[in-house]
Amino acid sequence: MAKIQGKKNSTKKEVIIEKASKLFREKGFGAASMRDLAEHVGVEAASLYNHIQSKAEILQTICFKVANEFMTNLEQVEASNQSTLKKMEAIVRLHIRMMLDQYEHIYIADHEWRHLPEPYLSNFLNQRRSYRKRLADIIEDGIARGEMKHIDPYVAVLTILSAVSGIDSWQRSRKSTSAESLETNMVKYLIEGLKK
Amino acid sequence: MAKIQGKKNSTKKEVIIEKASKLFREKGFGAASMRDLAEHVGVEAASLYNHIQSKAEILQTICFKVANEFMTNLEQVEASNQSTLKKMEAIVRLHIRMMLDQYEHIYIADHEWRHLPEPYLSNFLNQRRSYRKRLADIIEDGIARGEMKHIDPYVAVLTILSAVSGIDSWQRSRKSTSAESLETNMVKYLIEGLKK
DNA sequence: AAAATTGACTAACACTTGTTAGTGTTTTTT
DNA sequence: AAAAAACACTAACAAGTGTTAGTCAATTTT
Repeated sequence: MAKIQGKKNSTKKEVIIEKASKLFREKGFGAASMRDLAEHVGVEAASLYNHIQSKAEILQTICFKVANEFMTNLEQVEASNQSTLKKMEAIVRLHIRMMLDQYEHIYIADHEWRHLPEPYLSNFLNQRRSYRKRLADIIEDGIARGEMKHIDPYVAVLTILSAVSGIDSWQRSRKSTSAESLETNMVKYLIEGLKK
Repeated sequence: MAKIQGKKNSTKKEVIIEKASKLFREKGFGAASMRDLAEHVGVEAASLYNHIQSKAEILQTICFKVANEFMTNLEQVEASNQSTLKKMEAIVRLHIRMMLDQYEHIYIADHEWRHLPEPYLSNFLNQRRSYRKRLADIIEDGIARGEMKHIDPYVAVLTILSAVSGIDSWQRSRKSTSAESLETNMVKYLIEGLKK
């Protein structure tokens, strides 16, 4: 069997996905070509197919990896014994951190999921809907307990998720704002805004 | 000279841009083809070039139309004699409304600007940076006057713009939330969160 | 009515797309 | 050392890309 290649402990498949992430983000899934990708990997286009099955498979891998990561975390938070405000804070912090240190993947899951082929597309959207619903439930719970101000839970979730997923567009122009400062300020704004 | 065609008082060029907006949003600029567009317009692909100069020109038209609209509004707000909080509220409301009733265009200006050819790309990004800077200045002013809580103005701007620009992804799954309710709740969250 | 312009059409261009087949070399397993 | 698996290569495919050229009918301007 073939083993590990490329730098570090990464399979060639992992290298491909890593390079593809960058490319998909820069050019968009549709505009990024396999020959383009191959060049960045340092191989001919046809050789990619010794490691992957299709261009779409790369997208699937990225999107569901991200989705699963968020889902797993949500389950942990739901099972924990914190106040609803602390729960939301934990979620917001995770989103910000993931956005900062692996925003290539997250950007793609956020913006390029349209190009997923069925049935993956439906599957992905279901997971997404479910995730949002469960976040809204947490906020609804928080309102019922009197911890949060009276606000439409869905609107709050939309606001939070959108705000966080927009970090990337900021990144480049504001490297001066440190990651810590960004997280602190964003949490302050988004969580304080929920408090009663 | 040729006149008005299509329904309403719209030039065929306007019809093309309208159809293209929808297509670009659904499939992405790269994945939407001119033959695809032509079919939606009800014409052969080559005939499109009697009205436009290139595929990229359509994107330019859309992006700069949106950018100018926001810029114009910002100038009016800046020139007005309102408190900084009211200024921000006016801006947020405009963003939400534009998002709700012409989100095809705004979505494209938000997500497909990467495909603009130079020098339009640089031009667009400059306008964008300038817009954000001026919003941050308003908030900075608000903090200095003691109207707003102490928060990094850039982070606040990022949060607000990202939150608002994410409305579209919500639209389809939550038509039940009326436009008014959405606006009310979002303003409540985003503006109250700024207050001291 | 004549002239000019508009705007649709067909055909074609040069090129890029994702992907498969087949071959040969290197590396791993037996 | 022999057998097997992994993997990079070249060549090619069918289909799709944006766009141009050239033609002709309809409409508008003179």
